[in-house]
Amino acid sequence: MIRVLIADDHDLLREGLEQALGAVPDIQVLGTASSGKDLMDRLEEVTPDVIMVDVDMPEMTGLDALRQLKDRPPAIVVTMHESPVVLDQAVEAGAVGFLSKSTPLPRLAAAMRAAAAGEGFIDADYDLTDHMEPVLDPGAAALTARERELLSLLATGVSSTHELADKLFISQKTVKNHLASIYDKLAVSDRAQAAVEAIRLGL
Amino acid sequence: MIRVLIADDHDLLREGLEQALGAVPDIQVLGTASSGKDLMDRLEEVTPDVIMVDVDMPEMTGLDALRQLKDRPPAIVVTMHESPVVLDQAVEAGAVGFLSKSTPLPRLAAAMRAAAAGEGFIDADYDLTDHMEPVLDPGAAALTARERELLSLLATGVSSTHELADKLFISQKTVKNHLASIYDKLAVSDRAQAAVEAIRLGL
DNA sequence: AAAAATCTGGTGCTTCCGACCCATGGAGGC
DNA sequence: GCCTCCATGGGTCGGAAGCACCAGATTTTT
Repeated sequence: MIRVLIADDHDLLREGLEQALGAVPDIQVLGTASSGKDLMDRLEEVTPDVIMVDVDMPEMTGLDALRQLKDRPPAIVVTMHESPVVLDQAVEAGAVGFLSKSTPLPRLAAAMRAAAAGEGFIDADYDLTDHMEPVLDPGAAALTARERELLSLLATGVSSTHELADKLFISQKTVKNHLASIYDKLAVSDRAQAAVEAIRLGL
Repeated sequence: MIRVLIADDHDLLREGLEQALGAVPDIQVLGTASSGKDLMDRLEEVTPDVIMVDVDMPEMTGLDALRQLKDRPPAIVVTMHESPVVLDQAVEAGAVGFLSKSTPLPRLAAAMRAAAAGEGFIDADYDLTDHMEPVLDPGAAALTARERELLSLLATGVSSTHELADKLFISQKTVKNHLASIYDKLAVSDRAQAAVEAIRLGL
């Protein structure tokens, strides 16, 4: 019997999955969490064999929670952002599995069994090649920490050089330099496109 | 017994919901669809009492499917975009119910019962007031057809005045005029912010 | 220890964008 | 008929953004 914990901010998905996974013979849902913080709290109370974590959650991202958690059960990251960039970030955050939300449920169950057995499970079902060429360029998507920070701000609507510089405590020129290298890496040419990409990549 | 059809592109949500709703005594899941087109096809085969439709789906948007369907069962729109603009569009597309994906499952069941009984059901649980003031401004979010068209392009990464003008077959000056009025209505000041808003609003 | 990458900042230049002014023709409401 | 809104287009102008190239300090990697 594999004991799992589910972290997703959408009640409909969470409650639905709880029910559906509970119907699988060798899987038992120990509990659920609706945010990264919530997940961390729950892991103090229960110790599941596997945790399923959504990337996009309020309060704290699923990936952020994984990064902060030491000595936690193997984690399977589930997201609607089917992008190699998010996959990279998930792996970097210590995930052993990566699945799209469009993955059929049996596949999730299989991933959980694999994770519980100490194996990895990366979903290769969805097609990453059609709209991801620029990002797939070797090393291209490797945004630095500062670049990600800036891009995240951009994705939340902070668009002017001035504001960005203020929030990051750096000069406007440095903002422009970071932006230029972001444009280069994401294969875009202005802030609007960069913001669209950033959101699409789930930042 | 209320017979429902579920349209959502995420297998995990769809299969989970199917299972969970099937466990509700007075609800029976007749079938599922994974896109707007799929939904239209399924409605040729079965005639549920209520349909649950996700907004964001590949191939064809849930709202587009609703607009094209004549003589269909009452529809409950479910989305992760908790915004009055999306709500407006859902109502305009003929939805009788509107729910966030963060809504608890019993509430979805209640909405389905209400819809089957010929009543409406608008979710008022989530907080629209904290980050939506500008858009809530009376009439402010009332983008015109052309403005929406332009904004959609912007949200897909078409950012330069030149490209926008080409794709819409209008002069660059008209593009700028439309943009200016979009900025006004969305309370933003440049394309990057407009793009972020557009995506957040689910365009 | 050496090399590479990152973060920080600079100059100069050109292009683009956003703000504000306006006008015309058509569709729809009163 | 009149008035408002919408879509289309024009012009100007200051400031912002993007581009190219450069460079020192620190960190990370090799």
